[in-house]
Amino acid sequence: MLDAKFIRENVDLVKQKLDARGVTFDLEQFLALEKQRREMLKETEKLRAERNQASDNIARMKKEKKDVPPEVFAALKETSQRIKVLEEDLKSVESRINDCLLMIPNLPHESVPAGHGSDDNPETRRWGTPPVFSFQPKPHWELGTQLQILDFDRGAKITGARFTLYRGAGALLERSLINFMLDLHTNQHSYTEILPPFMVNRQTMTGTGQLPKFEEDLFKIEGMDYFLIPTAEVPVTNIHQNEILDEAELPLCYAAYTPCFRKEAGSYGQDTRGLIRQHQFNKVELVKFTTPETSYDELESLLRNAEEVLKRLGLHYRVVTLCTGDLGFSSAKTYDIEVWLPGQGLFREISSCSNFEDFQARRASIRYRKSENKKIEFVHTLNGSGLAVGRTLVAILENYQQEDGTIIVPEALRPYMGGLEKIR
RNA sequence: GGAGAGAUGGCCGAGUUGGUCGAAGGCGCUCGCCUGCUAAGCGAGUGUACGCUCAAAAGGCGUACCGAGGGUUCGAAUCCCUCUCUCUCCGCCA
Repeated sequence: MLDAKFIRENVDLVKQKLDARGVTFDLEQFLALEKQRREMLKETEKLRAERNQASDNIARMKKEKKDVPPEVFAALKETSQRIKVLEEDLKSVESRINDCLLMIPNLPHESVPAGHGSDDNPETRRWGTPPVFSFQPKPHWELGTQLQILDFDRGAKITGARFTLYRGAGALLERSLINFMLDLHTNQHSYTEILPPFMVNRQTMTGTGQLPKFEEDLFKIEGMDYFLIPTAEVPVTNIHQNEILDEAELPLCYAAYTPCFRKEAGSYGQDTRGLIRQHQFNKVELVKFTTPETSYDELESLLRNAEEVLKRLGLHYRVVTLCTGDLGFSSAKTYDIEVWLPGQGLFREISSCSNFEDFQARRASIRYRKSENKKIEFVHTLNGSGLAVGRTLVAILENYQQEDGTIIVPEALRPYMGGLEKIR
């Protein structure tokens, strides 16, 4: 959420930045409401001050055992009625303003390249080389089905479309990847491991920006105001909602494995084959809380931490910087890591690393006290996948496939798989 | 699910015949003094948000906030109702 005062004082800048996103937003209406709010607030506060003063007078008179004339009470009663009416009107204006603020996306950082969509995302770097095959590489759904480690039909039978059953070495590989990623980030990159609840309440979903705008993407629990998390970002970022942290403890770095649940509404017909777009998938997420001064450096290191997973697995990838038109709702800057999938002959997103600046912190009220002058400010929040586990498994199957349909297990994973060298 | 207790500032904790209560006291923190250093000790200070004022900062003024929402009242941390959460006991359960 943006600061109402900031919008008020930087209307042109905000307009221009939203424009770069390709978002049209009626700022005039917002500004009119803001103006109205301040006028009503002034009026209400003036009346309340009057009433408070008169009440103090009554208290004083009673203390001195003087009689209070009844007309004083009558007049005050009327003032109180007026205050009540004004308060109600004010509340309704405030809630309309808040509704507005919750629907305005974050402003892109100045370093974000201009563009309209994913075709305009510049490539930032590339690592490794694509594997060379002496045969036609297969997509992972064929490999997984032949090896009987992925069962799409039974997943669909048990639940429905976009659910998959992992079996044998497939289940083990998924579990090994989770452990490998968590170990890397906690031991080598000093993140603290978190295992959060997989369901959260409405306030938490609002804190990170999924609500109110994207409710149709979420699975809602029947009969309760709880939702299944679409990413660990949600519970982990909200760990510190309504808290004031000390600058000395920043940056706080957390790594969390969770399953993620997404309705994928509006993606009908896309990626219907294989593991790419599931309603339930596993992800290891990295989350940071930093000072505003360091957040962009921390974004770079978070991105490097995520890349390290792919390097150790020997998977070819590239990093792209999302342009203004492709940026997510809450993000000020985002890098995507895309892994090479030879079976499909394309790069596919496997991680998304973002700096939200104070956008989420303001929504969730996550602040810190500066060491220097004890002033309280919003923290910056960041997160990135480190990595999407299902898609990593896809990349391993497709990149490490052999002509006979078997899969070489990357060396880094073998200790996690009981020394298994090949899935056959 | 049944019965009871509770929720106050960064933390702990006082505060029910409703009235100068933003709230005692302590811890922590900041500054100063003292001390060879540290600790201890002494003194002073120390909430947040919003609005107005101010060129800006500082400051000043005002309003709100004692789990959340509503009610009673001229006036609510204090009385009433609803909800949420925490704790204790009982039941059920991996």
